[in-house]
Amino acid sequence: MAGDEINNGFGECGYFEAKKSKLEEQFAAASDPFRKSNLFQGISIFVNGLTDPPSNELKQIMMVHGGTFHHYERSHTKFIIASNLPDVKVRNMNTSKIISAQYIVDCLKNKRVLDYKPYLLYTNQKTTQPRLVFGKGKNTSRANETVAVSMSETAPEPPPVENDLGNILKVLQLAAVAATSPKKEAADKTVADVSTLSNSVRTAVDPAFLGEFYKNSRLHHIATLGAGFKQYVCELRQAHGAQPFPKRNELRSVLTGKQELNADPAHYVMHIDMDCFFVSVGLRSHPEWRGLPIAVTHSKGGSAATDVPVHPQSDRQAERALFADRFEHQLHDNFRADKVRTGFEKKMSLSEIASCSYEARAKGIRNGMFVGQALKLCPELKTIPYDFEGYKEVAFALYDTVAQYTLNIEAVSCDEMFVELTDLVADLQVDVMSFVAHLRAEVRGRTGCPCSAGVGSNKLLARMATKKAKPNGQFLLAPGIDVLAYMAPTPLEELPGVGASMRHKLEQAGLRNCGDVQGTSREKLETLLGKKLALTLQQHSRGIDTRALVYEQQRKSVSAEVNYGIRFSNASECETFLRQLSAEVKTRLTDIKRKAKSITLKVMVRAAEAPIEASKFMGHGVCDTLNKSAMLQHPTDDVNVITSHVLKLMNEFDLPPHELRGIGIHLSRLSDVNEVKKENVLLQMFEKMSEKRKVEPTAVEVHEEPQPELELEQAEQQSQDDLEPQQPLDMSTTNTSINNATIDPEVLAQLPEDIRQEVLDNMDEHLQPKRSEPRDRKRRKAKDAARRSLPFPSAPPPSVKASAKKSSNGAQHLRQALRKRYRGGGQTDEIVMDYIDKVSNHVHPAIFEYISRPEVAVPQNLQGAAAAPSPPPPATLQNYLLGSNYKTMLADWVSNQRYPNHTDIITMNEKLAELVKGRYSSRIYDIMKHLCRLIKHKHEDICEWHMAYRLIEDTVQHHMMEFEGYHMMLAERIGCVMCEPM
DNA sequence: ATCCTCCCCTAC
DNA sequence: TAAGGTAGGGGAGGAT
Repeated sequence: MAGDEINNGFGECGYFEAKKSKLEEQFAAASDPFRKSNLFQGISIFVNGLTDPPSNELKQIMMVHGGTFHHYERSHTKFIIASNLPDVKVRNMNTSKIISAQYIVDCLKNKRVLDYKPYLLYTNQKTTQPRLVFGKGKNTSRANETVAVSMSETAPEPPPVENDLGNILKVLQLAAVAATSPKKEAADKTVADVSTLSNSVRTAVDPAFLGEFYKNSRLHHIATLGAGFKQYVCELRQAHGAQPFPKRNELRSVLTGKQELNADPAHYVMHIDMDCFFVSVGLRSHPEWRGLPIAVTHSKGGSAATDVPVHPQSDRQAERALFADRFEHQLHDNFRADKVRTGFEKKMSLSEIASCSYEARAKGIRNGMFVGQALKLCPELKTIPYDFEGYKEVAFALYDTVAQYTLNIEAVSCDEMFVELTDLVADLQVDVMSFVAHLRAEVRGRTGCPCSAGVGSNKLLARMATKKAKPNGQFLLAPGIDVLAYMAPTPLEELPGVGASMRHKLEQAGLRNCGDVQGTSREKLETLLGKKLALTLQQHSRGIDTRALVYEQQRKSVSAEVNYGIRFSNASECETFLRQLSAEVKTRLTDIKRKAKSITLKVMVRAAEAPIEASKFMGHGVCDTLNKSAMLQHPTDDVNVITSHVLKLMNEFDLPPHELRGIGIHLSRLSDVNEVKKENVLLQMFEKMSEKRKVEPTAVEVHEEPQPELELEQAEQQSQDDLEPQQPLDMSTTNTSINNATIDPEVLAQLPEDIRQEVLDNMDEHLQPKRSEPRDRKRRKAKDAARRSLPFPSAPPPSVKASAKKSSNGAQHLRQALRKRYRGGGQTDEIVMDYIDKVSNHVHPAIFEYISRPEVAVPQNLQGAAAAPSPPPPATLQNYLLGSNYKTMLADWVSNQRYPNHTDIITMNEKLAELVKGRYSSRIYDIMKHLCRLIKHKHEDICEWHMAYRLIEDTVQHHMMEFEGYHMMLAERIGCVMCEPM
């Protein structure tokens, strides 16, 4: 939908904002039929808890008026809308943007963005300046400081500041949670509410958990920043085109003196990497701490880290033994085995160190170590908090600095890249390392952070050189050296791609360093590692690396995973979270404008031997990991499709919800949104129906009536191939059939009773030519009622009749011709026949002519193998709108699309216009009535649909007026208080 | 042979 | 307390 922002972790950065020019935005707004204003442009909200108006209405307001609605709180979320929050929760939040929902309402009322300050829910702010707090020293307890609220919109929001009272409350809460351990299934609302409240944002049960988690997860930030910079390089390259780099000239004059004409045509690849990135960024504002052992971690260190609360159901000794065994004997990971052995003593902090200074490394501290263990190695270790905004800022500075000179950059991560220097050096006629020195100085100047760079003739050697260069240095692996000899003593684990597992395998075979591998036959390596890995290892051990730099990287998969804080007490909590996570991956998928064909659900389950509760607070403990995937027949980016598959996969695992410790959703086999040929879901659906009929031309599946609540169970009974909720309008894949087409039971279940009945009736009509009496009566009654409310008889008005009569000979002729064609092709098609019959009775000359063109009247795929490839005929839809099961199709369309597809609306308009011209007034009436009811009863109230309906209605009325000279009196109105025109 | 699918491994 | 994510490469083994 328009209004969604680019979300690659770069939401606030000026680059993308600037890139999306005003013009573009205006265009987007103008082309969006639902957009009413740009009132809330640039404003994003997250709704926490119950509000008035409720969350979904606020969402609609935001979307319709150009704002952004965040499904969870992100760092750049402008406002949090809430009514009131549990006190404890508030203490852990930055309250300077928590406002009442009335703000949105009032802005709308006044048609302008108002000052939000009067709407702040919490005015008694505590300090929100992290550096200030940080500067005061580590463990000083702070009472609630009342400081003027920082209204700076640009200032990044700091991590919340803890205070003693907050901690006490939290401990009390934890005890309360432990005391009320989930015994009975908490299906009823009160219990669920209680658990939500008492868990605060601790577990995934809390609606705000996902946001809170992602806000604080270092690994999430590392990953998304990395992906973001890969994208950034792409964008820079595309924006830059073939322009020159003016900065090079500047450099020319600075560096001319150092020019050393290099005769050899060496190939130069630079690898540049920030030194202990997170620490360096953290130290920008505290240069006086340079030289001290520093670690970046969530834990506050000191005594706070050696006396952490212990969950009554955890057992550190047992868990340590289990972990140690797994790491040592299964994964052969000495570092991690050692980490749990020495870092798991009771009461030591199990918070991990994201980054540590070289002074800390000198004491044996490593990234990834537990704080407790690190403190044992170095009691004076100073811990500093994360500064995710700072990392982004510095990373941009790094990339922008390099990008001044060349865009032949392969982004590796937010703080690391490969740069092709060959051309640059040739252009500048400077010594490579002089350029590197200059660049590093500039990076240091702009970021305040040191970096190291290595240069070699390929990526591998550049990386090796960087290792030599660190910290804060540079190194050239001279092109002339004996690479073989140089590599020989290098331990194998220093090669990229060699980790714990491979190191172990090679060690078992007596191979420890590159020299060992150099002298090993390829055959031996292949039996050990497989073909490709053997080749790479052998080449790498010889300093050979054939990988080219990749400047524009295409994403191949998208995922969202949470293995922290997963504690469900019942299936519905689990389902709620799965829905949230599905929405999250969907967002990530659409952000990169792609669709996925494969969905994988990954779960971590508590290992049978593991203690009930993990030692690490909200950690996953010792777990088994399971994967299950579903292959879709067509790429999708529909959240409902993703969700239903995810729920189904989870159901198939059949795991007790309270044993889950981690959940991940992976989408792969991506394709470009634009590559997915038919955006038009309606047309696509009709096409598929035809395909299906082609496959099973005569089979009529008879099914029992589906029960409404069968969502997963019924889906489960189907084979993978048959189930296809991602293509909701594809009736071929579902198990309730209408003729040869079928309807998704899920869709059916979602329908309101009366409409479902109608759909079923409609089906019966086809399944049993001799219809069951009661249903038929009911149906007729409805029809009669509709007729009575019509401003004119539902039979074609005289004029239509006249024209039909006039052309009746022609119609007869056409009907025969068409029948012949179908019979000739050896296929009978009930729906098409039905259509032919109907059409020939009512046909208007214009339509008549239209459908007389054979390639239009007869869908290609029904014409047999000889059919020429061409786009689906425009009349296909009309055929079906006139067909007898149009209701099913409308139902599928409305039920399965969260938001109406733009092109579908246009198609509807076009086809309805044709019906107007064909004077199918009664059918138009029925279509409009049915569509309106479907939209009104749509399981979730979505104003986009309301507006879509009005748009369609307006168009129909416009054509009615033009063609017939009057408006049609329609039976139903949307009547939505939110979006109804004044 | 070549592909696909389900993992495992690695890196940041 | 603590925030244990995410993407890509490739091997094993089976299907085509």
